[in-house]
Amino acid sequence: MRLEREFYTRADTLLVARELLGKLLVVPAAGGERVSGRVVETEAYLGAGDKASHAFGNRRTARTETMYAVGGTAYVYFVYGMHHQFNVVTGAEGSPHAVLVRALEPAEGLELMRLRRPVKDDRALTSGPGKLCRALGIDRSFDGADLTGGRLWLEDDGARVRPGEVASGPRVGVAYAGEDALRPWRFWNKGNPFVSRR
DNA sequence: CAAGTGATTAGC
DNA sequence: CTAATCACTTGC
Repeated sequence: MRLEREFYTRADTLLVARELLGKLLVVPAAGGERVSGRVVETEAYLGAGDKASHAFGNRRTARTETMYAVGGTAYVYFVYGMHHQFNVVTGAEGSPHAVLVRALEPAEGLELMRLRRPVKDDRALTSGPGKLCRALGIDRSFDGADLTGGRLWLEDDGARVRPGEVASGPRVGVAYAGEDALRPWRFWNKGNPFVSRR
């Protein structure tokens, strides 16, 4: 079942980041074929008060504008000249919180993923934020897309992640964020081989 | 370990 | 306008 607006608009972004683990991210291919992966790693970005967030201090620019949209909107941006990053906007409209999806366990459409990302080992297919965007075909044309609409979405297929299987720790690549760099706002499935390596 | 790549941003 | 930076990946 597709996640609905109410899942995303809750005020507790850390809770949404944890509950996103185990959900299926689905991006249908041009032919309609389902290409999907199960979320195994996320990071929460807590808006205006979070030094690591693009929206720190309520910064509003052309890029960050999407973060101010209502929960359940896709925030996709481009970094390092070659990689896209897929985020889920959370909370109410005007509150720039978001959750970065850092890694997936491939579920459907593996052949297409291997075509888009020729790697020796399937573990390298979606085990990183840039990798999974490439494998699922997510680019900036998805920025601002409605996750309760039709181009891409997250769904609950009944799989459950027990609290004991969830680990948390500092976020990756945010050393510039001072004391916020140490906050344990990264969540992952303990022992899952598709979690990005560090 | 460092290069690569180009959008984005802050600072003139 | 210019220069620095960047929520990364890959290959040496």
